[in-house]
Amino acid sequence: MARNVEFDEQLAVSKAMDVFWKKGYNGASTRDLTEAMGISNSSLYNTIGDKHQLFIKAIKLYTESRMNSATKLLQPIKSPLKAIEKFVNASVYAITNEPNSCLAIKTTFEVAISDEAVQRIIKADNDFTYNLLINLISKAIELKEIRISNDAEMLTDYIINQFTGWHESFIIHKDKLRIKKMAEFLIRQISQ
Amino acid sequence: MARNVEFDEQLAVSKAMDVFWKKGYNGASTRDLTEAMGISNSSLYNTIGDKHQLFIKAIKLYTESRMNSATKLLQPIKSPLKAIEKFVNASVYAITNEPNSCLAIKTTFEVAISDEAVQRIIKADNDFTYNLLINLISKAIELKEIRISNDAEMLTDYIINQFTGWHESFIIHKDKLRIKKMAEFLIRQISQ
DNA sequence: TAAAATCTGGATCAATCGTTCCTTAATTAT
DNA sequence: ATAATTAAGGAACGATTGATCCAGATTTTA
Repeated sequence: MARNVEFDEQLAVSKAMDVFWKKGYNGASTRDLTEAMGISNSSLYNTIGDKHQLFIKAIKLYTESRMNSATKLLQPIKSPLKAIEKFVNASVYAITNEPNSCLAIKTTFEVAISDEAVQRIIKADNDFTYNLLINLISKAIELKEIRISNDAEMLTDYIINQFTGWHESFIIHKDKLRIKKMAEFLIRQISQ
Repeated sequence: MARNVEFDEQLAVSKAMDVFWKKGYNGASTRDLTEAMGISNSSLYNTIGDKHQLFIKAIKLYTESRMNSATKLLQPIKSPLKAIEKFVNASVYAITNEPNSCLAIKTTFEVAISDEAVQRIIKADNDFTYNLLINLISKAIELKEIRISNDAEMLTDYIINQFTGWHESFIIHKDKLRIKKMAEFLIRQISQ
């Protein structure tokens, strides 16, 4: 009984995600966004909503696709410790090859501090990684692959929160080797 | 032969710093800034310059006062390892008590990626802390207070880059204990 | 094929943005 | 005291912001 939406919403949100990733939330204008998405203002407001709702969809897309990648990456690995190593090394690769750093981290520091809805999405992403990792670490402790500490919760926090600083270091120094050395040291520590 | 500047520039920049700290660079308008600074547009543009120049002065003030604090804090401590511990614990205190997180980190992720002048200031701040810490770590290695690694450069990077993730964790979870546990673990590791 | 529904492009909105300008106030050298 | 100079206050600038609206295009149902 009516006309259909012409554009692919998933694709359009993904284009918007790229703009937010590069320019930040406040740095991206609705004109930047609709131009990259290849749609008009009315299509944006009819189908997706306002700038904030678009941002929510963009960071959900970002975090959800990261969760899928992480799950797929670690699925086939038998040894929990090897899986943790793989996760750390995949993070190093992302940190040292992504030209615009990490959208989730940028969003945490620019938006999440003063925006509860955004903070919930960031927290959900963080909790997912936390659960993924604590599962591996608990098993590794059981199997005595990890002996450095029995406190799986602390160890999970400790490992997860390395990556943000490595991102910062790479932004400032653009030196892959520095990141790789820190990662090697971390792995050596938890493997000892 | 002329009228003098009435306002205290240092104080005004410090008020602007608070606004940038809370709202970010793009989130702070010149009206927000001049209102907080208690001056008019013309005073801002005559004496300090445009928004970007004000931001430069604000983050310089932030980083320079942090450098002074750190130097004063660690000056009286004899043992290099104890000084490192003090630095870590002071960072934990700041992370868990500062309502608006860290202006330098927020600036790194919001602005420094795409703004060279800002990036240089952030890098200078980072280099200062790096030099402060590598000095302590090198001495601690010499004195065999630190035995976990002889690579002072890597160890300095490794320690410095913990704090950013701890900030992120505190924004997301607002849980002081989690930060304290990670800090205790880090200190235990480098002291072992 | 006509009518109902809704999507699209783009003009347009008021509000706000960073910045400039103009008038007036203050200060100092002569 | 007067002239010269610069600061301050705030109105105002054009540009851009996020958002709305409307005319026309497209689709579906009857």
